[in-house]
Amino acid sequence: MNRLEMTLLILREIAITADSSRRRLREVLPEGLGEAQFDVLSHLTFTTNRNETPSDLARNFHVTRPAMTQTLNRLRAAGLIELVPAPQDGRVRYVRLTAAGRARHGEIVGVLEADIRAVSRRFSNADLEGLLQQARRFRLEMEQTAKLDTKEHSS
Amino acid sequence: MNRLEMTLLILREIAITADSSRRRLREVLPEGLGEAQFDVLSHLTFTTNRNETPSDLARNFHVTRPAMTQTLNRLRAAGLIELVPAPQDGRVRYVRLTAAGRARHGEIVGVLEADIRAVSRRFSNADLEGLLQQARRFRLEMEQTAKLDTKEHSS
DNA sequence: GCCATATAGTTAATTAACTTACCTAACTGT
DNA sequence: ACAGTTAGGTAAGTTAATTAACTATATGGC
Repeated sequence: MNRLEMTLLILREIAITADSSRRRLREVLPEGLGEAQFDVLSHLTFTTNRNETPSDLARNFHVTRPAMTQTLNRLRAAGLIELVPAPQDGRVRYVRLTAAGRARHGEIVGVLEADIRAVSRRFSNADLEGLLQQARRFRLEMEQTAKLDTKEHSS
Repeated sequence: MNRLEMTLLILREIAITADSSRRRLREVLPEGLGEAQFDVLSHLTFTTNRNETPSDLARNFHVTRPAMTQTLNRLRAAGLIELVPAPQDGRVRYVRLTAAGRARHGEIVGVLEADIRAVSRRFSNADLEGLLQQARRFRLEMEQTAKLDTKEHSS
């Protein structure tokens, strides 16, 4: 088996795993909270930057600004985030988690934690460290390649 | 960093990588051919079983049968697959790639191959083997856990 | 042989999460 | 001061899913 074939198989495993965890998330999400919204909630929970704008989030998630507008609208309608005006720049709004948003995220993560813990128990500390390191390296190389492609595309 | 945290980070890397490769696929797909359709095309290309039914495919991809009907309809409208009646059972149809379907898939994979090769070049043979093995193991443990959850759910 | 039930496939309506095209308001550099 | 850029949003359309309900065929027990 050559390197190309192995890389293809790695990508397949990654796709299946991502899909599987996505499916599990969907089972757990409460009525009215979509995946995209949960992703933003997670990001806001784990991010220390209090001054992220809708545009920042759109870039971060690789979606267009209207897509992020829609996601944020739903989160705001549910009372899980709020948009506060930026003092220096009249165009900009900062996205802030509300207490309800933080709580809601915590509930969902609480349910998922049991599953993740069950998986983690099957692996040694060293195996997890190795997999994390290699997976991260693989991801970075992918993104690097994608970046080159994008530049080619724009030329 | 404990095992739970590492597992979370691994899942994050996997999600980002899958998303990244998905995005690249979308760039490459020709007008009128969607992701779901490409996935089915790939499956049919790499599968030796000539007698797969729409239901089989729906199960395999973890989607409902109507979802698969829609995907197959589009592929059939594009002339990339055909549905042939099963001789023994008047209800079932077998899904078959057409020559055009095989060709179309080949073109797309041809474009993607350059990218995958670029990534694969950054890794040693041993690293790829290690990553593949660990990623597969991780996936299998995930699916096992998901299966247990499903059983709990149905009780 | 006949019926209850299950299975394969489909149709119709709805939804989430995107996209592109376009618009307005506000900032910025020369 | 005004041309161009940036932040944000609206409108309309697409893809890939879902659930509910329907038709047609097969099958197992009596």
